[in-house]
Amino acid sequence: MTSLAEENYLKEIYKLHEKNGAMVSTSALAENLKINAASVTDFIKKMAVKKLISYKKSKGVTLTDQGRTIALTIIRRHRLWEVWLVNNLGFKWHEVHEIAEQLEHVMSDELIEQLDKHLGYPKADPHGDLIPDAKGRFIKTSSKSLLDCEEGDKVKFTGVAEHSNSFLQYLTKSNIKLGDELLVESIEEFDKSFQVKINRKERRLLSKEVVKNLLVVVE
Amino acid sequence: MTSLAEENYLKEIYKLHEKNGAMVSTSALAENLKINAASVTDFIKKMAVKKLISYKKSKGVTLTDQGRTIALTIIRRHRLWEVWLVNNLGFKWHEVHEIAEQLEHVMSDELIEQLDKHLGYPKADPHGDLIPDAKGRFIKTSSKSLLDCEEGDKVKFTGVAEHSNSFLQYLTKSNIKLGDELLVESIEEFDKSFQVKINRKERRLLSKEVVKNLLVVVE
DNA sequence: ATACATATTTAGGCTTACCTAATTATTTTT
DNA sequence: AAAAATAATTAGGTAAGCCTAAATATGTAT
Repeated sequence: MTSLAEENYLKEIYKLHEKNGAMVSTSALAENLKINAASVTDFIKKMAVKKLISYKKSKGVTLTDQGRTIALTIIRRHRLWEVWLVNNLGFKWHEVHEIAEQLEHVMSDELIEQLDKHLGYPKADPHGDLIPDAKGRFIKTSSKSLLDCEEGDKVKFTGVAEHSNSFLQYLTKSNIKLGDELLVESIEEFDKSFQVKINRKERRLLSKEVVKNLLVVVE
Repeated sequence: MTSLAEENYLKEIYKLHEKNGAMVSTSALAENLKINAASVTDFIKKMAVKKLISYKKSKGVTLTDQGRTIALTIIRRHRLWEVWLVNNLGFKWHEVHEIAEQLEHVMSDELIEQLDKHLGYPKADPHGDLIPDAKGRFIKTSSKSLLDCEEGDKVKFTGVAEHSNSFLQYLTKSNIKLGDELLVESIEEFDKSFQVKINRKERRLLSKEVVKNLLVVVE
């Protein structure tokens, strides 16, 4: 049985590993979980005993197969709930994270499978993040940052690399939504800002900071 | 801020008060929450300090207005989730309690109001228990036990007074559902068993134990 | 290679929510 | 009303998860 705290650690270790690769440091975990580093050291030692992670003293941690499976289960639950909150309850994409953080810890495999079915087996959550299946497998996709595109590229906006409220609300305000077609009209060499045409209609200037966090697939 | 443990105590105190009236004893709470009586004494003292309950040493506890409001909020959440689980996810009425026990602690007023709206503002849960509104108010109804009916009475089955899996599954097996019309054809004086006609079709013999736990309204 | 800065761990504590065993109150039976 | 039974409380403890302060590693710059 994994506790709420363990679930949160596993999820965060998974995320940090995805982002930075290799071992996850005590301080990174502490910062992201908003828990004191000393407490983290303490806790990961116990998790290592339970074989949820493997821990190299002063080096960091990695997930064991068992730990990864649990982490993916939590991520699956979280993303399914987010889909439900947005599609069925009418929440906005920037409003669902905190609620899903709670719902993801509800323990019932049957519930999650029924929810998945009810939602029509969605492949991604409202931010474009992929939803692992019940066995923890992802479908593969080939999205990349819009920043890696060139002038003339025509792509589809499929996800965000930054989940902050302010970024999500900026996109909403700018009327940029998942699924939109983006045509890179020009790139300003000086500041890497992008001039894009959205859905063949509106033209918009996006800063490098914004462009970096838009994930796209080539059409 | 009320903790998960406090929410469970408040809910249980509310339920026991509904059932037995007056003060709720330490032992009743201990038994129903499956917590040692000594721990209960300890905990209710702290809850009394927080003004969630009023506590008379060795006598028992009652809810304060604040405590009752919170208890009703939890009960509201629980019952709304049960409606969702049955109506939208396809669970059976005997399968939803444990899941709702977890979902009821998810903290977001906005979530519950959206859920209520999504469900079409239901008045009762799948067992016929009334759902308090956001302010903790119930609509009034005049249901009574079928045991208090007489031969010739025609009533509607609107709720159960017993929520055990075995009772709920017995009713399912006997094809007796909320909303059914029950006609009391005869009552056996010796054992108070009832011969009833269901929806003007099937005739069935119900033991006193069953009859006692069927809640009905006179049509 | 040494000194400094940063990251990590160790040691000692705290709070919440539980427990058991012993004691004291209350209720029931005789 | 006293004895016996039951219920409630007190006292002392535990585990999970957190904390701060101090000690020790590790990494970086000179």
